[in-house]
Amino acid sequence: MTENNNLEKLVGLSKEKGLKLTPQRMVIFRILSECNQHVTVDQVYQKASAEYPMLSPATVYRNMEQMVDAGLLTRLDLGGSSMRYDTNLEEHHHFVCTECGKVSDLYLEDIQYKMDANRSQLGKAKINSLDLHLQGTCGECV
Amino acid sequence: MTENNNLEKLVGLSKEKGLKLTPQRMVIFRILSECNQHVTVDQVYQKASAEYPMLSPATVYRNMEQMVDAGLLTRLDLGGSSMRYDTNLEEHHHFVCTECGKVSDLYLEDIQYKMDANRSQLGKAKINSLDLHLQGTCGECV
DNA sequence: TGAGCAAATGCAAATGATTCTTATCTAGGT
DNA sequence: ACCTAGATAAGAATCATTTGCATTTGCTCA
Ligand SMILES: [Mn+2]
Ligand SMILES: [Mn+2]
Ligand SMILES: [Zn+2]
Ligand SMILES: [Zn+2]
Repeated sequence: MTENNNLEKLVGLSKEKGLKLTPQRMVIFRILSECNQHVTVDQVYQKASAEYPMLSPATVYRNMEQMVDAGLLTRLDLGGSSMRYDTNLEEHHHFVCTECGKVSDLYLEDIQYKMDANRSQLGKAKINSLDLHLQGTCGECV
Repeated sequence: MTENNNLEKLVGLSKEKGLKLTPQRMVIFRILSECNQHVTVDQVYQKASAEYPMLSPATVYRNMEQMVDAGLLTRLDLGGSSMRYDTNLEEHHHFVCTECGKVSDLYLEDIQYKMDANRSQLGKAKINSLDLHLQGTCGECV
């Protein structure tokens, strides 16, 4: 299944990056490959510590950051109180439901182009990242 | 001048909203009408406490939030460590320079329209706020 | 004008996410 | 089996923001 592939991919990539395969890292990897995308550190920590009680939150924080550095995850600032991490590495944007908190992916191919048209306002500034914060009520919460 | 107009407007509106004209509130109003937009609470607190030394940070936090509730300010989450507050109430977006931290306003009239075209992905979800998060290097930092 | 009351304030302690410190441990190579 | 760089647990530290509470103060109305 997809989960196993994801897990194997994570293990493989982490080996490449020189990350040691510690049991706590394995638990985190597995949780990530089973979880939905857009998790918070705390969500991962809760699940992981259930099966590995002596796990420290700092370890999860550290591991998630390392994975971002290694390119296995993307860090998302969706405006909430805590950061989220995305296993979907494709270029995309997000919609956050203010009722239930659900995060939906959005693929907006022409936003970049649209921006270019308005770039004049920025003079010689160079845009490095463009990301859209959409909030509202999702289909189930309407 | 513009500053005085802004100050008068703030005083007038706050009266309408039933906010008492305390000296600390007056200082905060004046600072806001003189400062550039996109200030942090701390920036306001620094300036304000210079002329009103017994001022408490909590008071500034509370006042800024009240002004947001009263529609005199907009709260901006620009991704930095602290919130920013905008005295510009027009619909607009922001570009943040990652070098110097400068925040520039951007007016993108057709983003909304462009979004509508892509709304299909969201099903019956209702978008309440759309805001664009742009980062890069500003004209002076290139 | 002044009493009364809700609103506002200052202070300090609480919060919550994240990071840092430090002593201890261990995975993986030799 | 042994060594060592890297990893961990535990908890202290940080930092922005919020909150509880005792006290003060604008403002309204008699
Ligand atoms: Mn995503
Ligand atoms: Mn602005
Ligand atoms: Zn929802
Ligand atoms: Zn700059």
